[in-house]
Amino acid sequence: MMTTLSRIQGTARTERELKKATIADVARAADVSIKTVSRVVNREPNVRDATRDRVERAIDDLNYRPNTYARSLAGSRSYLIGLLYDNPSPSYLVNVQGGALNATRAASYDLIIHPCSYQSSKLADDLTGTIQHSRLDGVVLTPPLSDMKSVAAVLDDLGTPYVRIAPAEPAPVSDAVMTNDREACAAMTRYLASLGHRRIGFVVGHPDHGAVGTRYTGFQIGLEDSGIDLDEDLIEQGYNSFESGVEAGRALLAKKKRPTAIFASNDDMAAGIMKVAHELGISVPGELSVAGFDDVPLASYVWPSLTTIRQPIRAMAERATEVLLLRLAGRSTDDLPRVIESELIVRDSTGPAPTG
Amino acid sequence: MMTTLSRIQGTARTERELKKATIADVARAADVSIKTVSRVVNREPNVRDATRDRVERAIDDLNYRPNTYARSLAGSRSYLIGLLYDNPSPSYLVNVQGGALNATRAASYDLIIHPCSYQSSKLADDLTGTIQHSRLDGVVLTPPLSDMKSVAAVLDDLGTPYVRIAPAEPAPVSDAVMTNDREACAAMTRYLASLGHRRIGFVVGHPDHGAVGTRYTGFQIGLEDSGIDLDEDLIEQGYNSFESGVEAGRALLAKKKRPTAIFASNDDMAAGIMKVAHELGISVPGELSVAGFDDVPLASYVWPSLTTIRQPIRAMAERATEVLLLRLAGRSTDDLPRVIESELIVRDSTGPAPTG
DNA sequence: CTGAAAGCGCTAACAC
DNA sequence: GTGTTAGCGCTTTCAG
Repeated sequence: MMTTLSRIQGTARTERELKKATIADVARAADVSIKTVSRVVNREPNVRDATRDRVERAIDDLNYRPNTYARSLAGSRSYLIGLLYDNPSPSYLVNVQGGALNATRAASYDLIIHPCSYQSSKLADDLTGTIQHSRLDGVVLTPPLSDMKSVAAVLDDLGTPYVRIAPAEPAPVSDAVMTNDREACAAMTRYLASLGHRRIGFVVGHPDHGAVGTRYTGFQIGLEDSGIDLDEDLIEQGYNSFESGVEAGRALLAKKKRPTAIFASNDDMAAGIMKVAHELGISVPGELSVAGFDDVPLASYVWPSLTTIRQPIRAMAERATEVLLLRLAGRSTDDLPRVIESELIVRDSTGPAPTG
Repeated sequence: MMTTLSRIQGTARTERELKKATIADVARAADVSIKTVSRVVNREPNVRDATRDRVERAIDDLNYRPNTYARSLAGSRSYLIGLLYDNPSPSYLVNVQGGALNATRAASYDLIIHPCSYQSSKLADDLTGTIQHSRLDGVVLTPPLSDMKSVAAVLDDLGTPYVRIAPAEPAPVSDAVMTNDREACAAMTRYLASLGHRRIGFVVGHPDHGAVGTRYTGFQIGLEDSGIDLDEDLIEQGYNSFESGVEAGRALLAKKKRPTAIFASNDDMAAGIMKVAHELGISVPGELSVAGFDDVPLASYVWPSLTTIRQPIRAMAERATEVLLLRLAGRSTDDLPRVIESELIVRDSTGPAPTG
């Protein structure tokens, strides 16, 4: 029945639109000049209310939609925002895209997604090419791109406005939206300590992902808050991947005096550690507590489900894109907070430290 | 040093391009008319080789890039392909996007991603609006959209060419790219039977995802091939989500005579079943073998790692987009195969049927 | 094989 | 407040 309905609607619409309405058609129908229509469409001031109403009615009647290409050609804008990323985590990506799309849709902008390789020697050319080809009005940068000076340099040279998501440190020149990783990690660490854990292992994230350094710092603060000395022997370098979590887990769990809890800088690595624990017959959380960061879907799917920190990626991406759009429109962005808080999620992978 | 390099390049380029080269600049430099430049750019015939060379050199020298908007305005095309989806699986999405992007990039097209709600009553208007707003030249449909007659109707009315990924059945009118789900599922079923399993449970996928029906059919064929009667008591309806897998798992594992193996129509549901097994203290694969479909990253991350079927989503999406692009260019697509095969991946979640 | 001219639909100055 | 007039950079006729 839906089929029938939409077919009928579709047909009716097609007849009216076969020749799509242009600004001239609207002007004629409303008995004004095209410039006035343009003013109404672009929400410019200096149009009498009565006139505006008349134009809007004509727009509705004719189902008029401004032609983006004519607009881009005549004006300076393309109504296109680029989302640049090199992030292998599907759920991260989907959330970033979702947030960015929320913002672009609201502003009638389109989003161009551009995966790229941050280690490529041709990155600069790649970005330049994309931005020029698609005439992007602005771009949103995600980690690790948001930490790269070379990327910022390209954008600055091109004069392309950009906003960064979760850079290691707030930029002096450009805008950035972040979360409170440090505090959240300190809180997680204190939570583990409150369960009686003293030997807490930590898996550092990928060194190229700046915000990750912040997480390690947060861990250190949490230890200090809990009166625990940092034991460097319990720190492993990871690379954000599940596999690197497996490796870190093997190293940590092979220690003569192994940790009773391990906090990994992201969920994928935490999942790797849990898998090693299972293989070694170490019960979680009975003998080992495990915690992650991000709250990706995987965190709920593994057994036992993972205690983690929910990072508001989607909201951060939406906010970042809003800020960019507002800046493009020449409007103030001062009342939009740049920090969106992460949240501790306690599930089943953490428990009291084993006694003895 | 990368920073320095790109800054230098960027600066050098900026000076040349501050005023971007237009087709007229190229024409002047090559001492031909703009029409000839246009012919070269668009690979039209009827240009003398010498002339073509001269124009191409001028294009290089000036680093000329056709302005997409002028092109779209003057011509009929937008050089934009839409990717329509309503699929909650991040890894599915990322693969589809990656495949589509491979194809669009190669053809200098841009990709517009458009998540939408297939159950929305305003879906038709949503799609119409998007296609008209962005002037999409064509769209790629993923499940469950690829199975919806109402969606096809909208596109037909709009005259927008489209290609479908993994529809339940090959369309009569439109193109589609598929995999051999049925055969792959039959093979998986035979594999389980070959391990000695006789009581094999099956979790059917979401009824709105047509290809899923095919998977159930494949399971039935596999049973028949192995001389096992279908036991409807061991069939549960799932909805593709992890949670629905948990429910199906609870139902199946609560049976007085529970199955010794369960084959789920996708990995997320299989992971749900494994989690239930863990909670119930049922060892996998010792007492229960579990198999999935898709080979999402999760399949490797759970413990024990999941036996599954690798679906070539990325390749399918790339192929589908290629077909669409070729059709837009008016070229033949006959030599591009429409079926890309799935592959059985045996991991640790399946083993010999328990004896007795 | 190549070129000249006429728009595509809109925005941006300026008029009035 | 509102209208006029040029283009934006390209593709498309249609001539040669």
